[in-house]
Amino acid sequence: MAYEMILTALADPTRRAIFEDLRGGGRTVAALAEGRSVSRPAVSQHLKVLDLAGLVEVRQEGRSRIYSLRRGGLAPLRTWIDRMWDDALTAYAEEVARQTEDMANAKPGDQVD
Amino acid sequence: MAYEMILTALADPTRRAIFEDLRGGGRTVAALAEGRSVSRPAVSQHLKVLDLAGLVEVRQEGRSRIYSLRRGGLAPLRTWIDRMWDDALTAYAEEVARQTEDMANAKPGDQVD
DNA sequence: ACTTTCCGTAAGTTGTGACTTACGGGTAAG
DNA sequence: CTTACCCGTAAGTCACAACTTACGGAAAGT
Repeated sequence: MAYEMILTALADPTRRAIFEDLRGGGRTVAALAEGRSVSRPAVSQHLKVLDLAGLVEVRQEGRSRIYSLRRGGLAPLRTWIDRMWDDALTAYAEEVARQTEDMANAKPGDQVD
Repeated sequence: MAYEMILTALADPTRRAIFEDLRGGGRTVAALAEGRSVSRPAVSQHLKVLDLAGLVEVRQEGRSRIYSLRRGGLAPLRTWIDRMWDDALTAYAEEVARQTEDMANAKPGDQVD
């Protein structure tokens, strides 16, 4: 239920750039918007999506809100990838098994490449 | 250059469902389309995107094309996640260091929570 | 040769989401 | 209290991508 939102959130280039900018540490919305080609409200909307996906967290500090990476935010995505990886290996092994089985059932002397 | 395409490819629910279906082993386009709520050409277009992202591979077999998961296709995404993970830890450690430094510079007896 | 099957692509439609500007609510400063 | 700053949200615009149907090519069957 969570990795879908993460994938959707990280698919957009602007949003991904914002996310990657936060590697440098917590930043304000204005700081994230400056130097970028989009308006500040756009950045605010992107941050909302990243927040709902559990990728960032907010900390109020005076009149400015500091956004920073949320620890373990990418964990659900990583788990999904690992499971896909394992299943892919299993599927591949089964396919090999099927092929060798076919070869065993084949009459000796049949053409093989 | 590669993980961006992977994220874009996996963001779409239909395309992700097709990708996950391939965990069971190689399938034809018609087999992937049946039971789904989209037409066969739509599935074909999705498979093209997945192919460009390096996530699947095709094997011609008679008049049907068998699509299957490409081994290591998710590797670039996993690498990117790991790097983000490490950078997040570094950023967090630096932030903690900054805070403890501030506390050391503060006058003894200052309010702390 | 004709038909059927399996598929990719072209062309056109439509919903969605990434933007914009406008506005209003808080908080610090004067 | 007024001003200035930082920010979220509402409303509206617009491009794009996810679909559809229609078509054509390529391989196998009759």
